[in-house]
Amino acid sequence: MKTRKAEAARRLQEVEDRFVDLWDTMSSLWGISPTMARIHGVLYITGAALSMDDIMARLAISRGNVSMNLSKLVEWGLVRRVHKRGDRRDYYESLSDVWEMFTLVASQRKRREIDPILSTLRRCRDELSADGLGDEKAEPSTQQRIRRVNDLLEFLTLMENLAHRFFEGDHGLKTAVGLLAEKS
Amino acid sequence: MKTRKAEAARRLQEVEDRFVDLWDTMSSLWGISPTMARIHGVLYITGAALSMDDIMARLAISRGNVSMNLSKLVEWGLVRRVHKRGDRRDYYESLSDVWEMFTLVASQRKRREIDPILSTLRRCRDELSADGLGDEKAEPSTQQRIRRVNDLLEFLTLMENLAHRFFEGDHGLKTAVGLLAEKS
DNA sequence: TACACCTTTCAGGAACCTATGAAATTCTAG
DNA sequence: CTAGAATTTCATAGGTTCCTGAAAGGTGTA
Repeated sequence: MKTRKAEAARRLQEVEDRFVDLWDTMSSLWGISPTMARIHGVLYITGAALSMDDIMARLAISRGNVSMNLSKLVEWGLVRRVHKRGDRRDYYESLSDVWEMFTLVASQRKRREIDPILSTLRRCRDELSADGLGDEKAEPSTQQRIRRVNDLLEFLTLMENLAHRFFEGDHGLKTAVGLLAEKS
Repeated sequence: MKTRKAEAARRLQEVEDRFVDLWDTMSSLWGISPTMARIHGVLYITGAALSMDDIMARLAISRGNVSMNLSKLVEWGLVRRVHKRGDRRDYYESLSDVWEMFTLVASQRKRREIDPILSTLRRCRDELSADGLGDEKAEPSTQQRIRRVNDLLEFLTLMENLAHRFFEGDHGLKTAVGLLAEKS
């Protein structure tokens, strides 16, 4: 009986390890660092509040590393600090709702990475237009550049609208996307 | 007159430079390397077929670097090799349709990065379920893990359906997304 | 206040990724 | 077939990011 339980635990751990590796793999997709992802992976899959030492042991990484990455995770809002009565250590637990995690990460990346891109792109367009129009009906090559920048802007603006529904419209997206996906 | 033209050209180049930098910035978002993105940026914004030497000069990067990254761009399908009569050099030009570029990159990333993730995730689920059911009605902790893996799978599957409409449904996505965005 | 226990910070080093430039290869014209 | 031009490959250098472990910083208890 004991051996069967031990065996089960071992296999559970194996699956967990694979899951954490998966999280690691996904990290580049989500734009967070691999170790940060691994830590979050452990917290998500176990569904428990773990201490720094738990995580250090589980992933075999240093204290400093865990500390840094945990604080980043808390900053992102993916992980919460929790306390246990009579224990001075901090414990950490992950959000459980996948949609919430997704929108959190995506909206922050949008703000940090996409919004600045859009504004420089708009500046490009404006300067090109100004130059182009000022200069004897614009050289054909300038016209072409203006067209290309506009195409790109049009595309990104569309994407932005879509993103807006995702991140701002309190889960209106969830249904919208669900409908869209099911209709196929 | 000459100076005005020269002045205009200078300014055009400035805007182009900013555009190329922008492409560079976006590269992490699209999952391609920065230099690859810069090269593609030049090709896209100029809209012309350029030789390797043109690109080397424009971006001040080495021949080998240009060669490697151009061949990757051709592999991705973002850039086409073209020939000019009476010129032994190869010339390269970018796709012009933003949607086409987007779907090209996205569908390839999906195939390379997301599909493998989905299949390992499914393996995780199956193994967890097998273990969980085998073991006297499953420990609560195992049940929780199964639930979490399933939540994630559900989410990703939804996303996959959505992606399917994007990449396989010959531009059906374009209208779908357009509608979705405008409706807001 | 001093101690014990955690957590955070940070300099140094390891690992990883990318660019260079010269050598090797391929290609074309004569 | 050869010469010369164009391209590709690849070992090495250079740069960047990431991790570690030790020291410093907080916080609650005696």
